[in-house]
Amino acid sequence: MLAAERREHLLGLLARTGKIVAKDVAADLGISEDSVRRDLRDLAAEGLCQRVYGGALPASPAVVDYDARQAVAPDGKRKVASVAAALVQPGGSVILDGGTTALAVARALPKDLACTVITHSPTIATALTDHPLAELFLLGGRVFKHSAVTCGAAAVEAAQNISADLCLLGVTGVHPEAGLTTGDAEEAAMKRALSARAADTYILASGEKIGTASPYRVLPWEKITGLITDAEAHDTVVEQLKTLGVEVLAA
Amino acid sequence: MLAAERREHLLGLLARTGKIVAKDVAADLGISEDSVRRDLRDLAAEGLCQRVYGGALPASPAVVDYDARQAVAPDGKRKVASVAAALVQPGGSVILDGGTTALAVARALPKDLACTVITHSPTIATALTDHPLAELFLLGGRVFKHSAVTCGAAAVEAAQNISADLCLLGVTGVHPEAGLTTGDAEEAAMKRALSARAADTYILASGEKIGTASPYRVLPWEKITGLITDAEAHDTVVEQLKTLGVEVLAA
DNA sequence: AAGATACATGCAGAATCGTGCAAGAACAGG
DNA sequence: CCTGTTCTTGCACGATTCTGCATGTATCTT
Repeated sequence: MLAAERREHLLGLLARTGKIVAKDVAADLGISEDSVRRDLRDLAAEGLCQRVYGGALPASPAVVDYDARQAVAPDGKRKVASVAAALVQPGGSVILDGGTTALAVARALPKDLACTVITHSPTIATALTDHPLAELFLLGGRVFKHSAVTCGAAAVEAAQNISADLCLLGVTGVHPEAGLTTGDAEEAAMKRALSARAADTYILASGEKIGTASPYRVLPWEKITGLITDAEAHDTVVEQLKTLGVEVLAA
Repeated sequence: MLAAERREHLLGLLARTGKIVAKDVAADLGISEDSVRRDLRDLAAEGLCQRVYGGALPASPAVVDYDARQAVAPDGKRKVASVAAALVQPGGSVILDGGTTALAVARALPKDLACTVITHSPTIATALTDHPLAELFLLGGRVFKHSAVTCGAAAVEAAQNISADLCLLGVTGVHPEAGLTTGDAEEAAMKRALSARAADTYILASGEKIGTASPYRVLPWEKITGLITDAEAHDTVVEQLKTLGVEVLAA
């Protein structure tokens, strides 16, 4: 029994039965109560459940399965996503790029936040379908399968007809000299088109992207408003970026 | 044991059992744990699984069980879908509507069929992302959440720029007098726009839709090429439709 | 108030991880 | 056919993480 698996099990149990009794679970799974308690403590710290004497209860009946899904994103991406989601103002509009980090942002949007989300990713559109308040606009075009977003002339043209307060872009490389880069020329062009339609552009860059570069440049540093990353604030690359005048939001 | 083969094995195991324990796999395959760990690290970097202490879990449990649920599409829908998928010619183009039956069609498209699929459903676009040969075009617009498709002026306009050999439409009601109907006016308009862009239009109608009607009319009988259904060939309603000149393909 | 139960914390042993390294296989070029 | 290069694989080692137990404390029950 993997530790992570155990946590999933606990969340599942919580969602299904609405409560967890530490003693019973320990007996069922054949592990010590200490482990169960430790897990519950961790989950409670992440806001995924409410710790009570003897076990745990759902954090808030409505948000459990939403948060449970969010728990599947790697920690770094989740942190970045949660900071990014906080940039979206009530009633505001956001252009959301494709990719796993952007998907995490979509999932991190509070259920009580009324906003407009514009995206070229069918995956993100699907994920936001069950958001109660978000207005959704999908940019059509030819679907690039390897990244599951629409690109190309039609998509860029579609982007010309919209505008937004904020644009959240994913990239595959963040490098002081190379700038913001990605692995496909079409995608890079699409990202530029999206960025151009928003007042502010922030880059979503989980730690592993920092200091790396890919073949195609998306944007130079001057064109973006800031960078959201979970990399150490004193990482050498991050320091370099700051001296370039890039606003770095730590996740 | 080839490296690629090993990776396949890991993914298969993950899909079947829902988890991977590095130690066990290493023992089973007679290779070092290091190799397994390396593979898992790579797979995780590609987003194909989630690395956890001791092994790995599916990338997104939520997606997995979503797919599992979809896989168990009711028998009727699957039959209808398979007949519909057979109408798509190699090298041809098809406009695919949204809805669960259309999704089943997408899944039923042979992996070795090269064709162009045009859709206004992000769900279907996502489902076809892993189809090796299908060219995919997504019609953008405002996303109607309750049915997860794009509708409205922008979507209709986007539809004007495409055309196809075949259009496969889902509806909620198939009635001899009321015609083909659905529950939303915007959706009905969108379906009309799609149908107008294809040489032939077939209706996907699993048995339970036959003989029922919804508020908004999509198309009159004259405008469609045929109806695909799993209802009994001698069903009274089906007989009536035939006398109206509707071509009925039995699934 | 007293006993029982659950809890947090510290600790030690065990399991797992990442990294560097070297041996071997696969491969390209001469 | 030989040689240098690259890639893969398994091993060693230090670092990290996990787990169960012991201990003292907090909370519940009667």
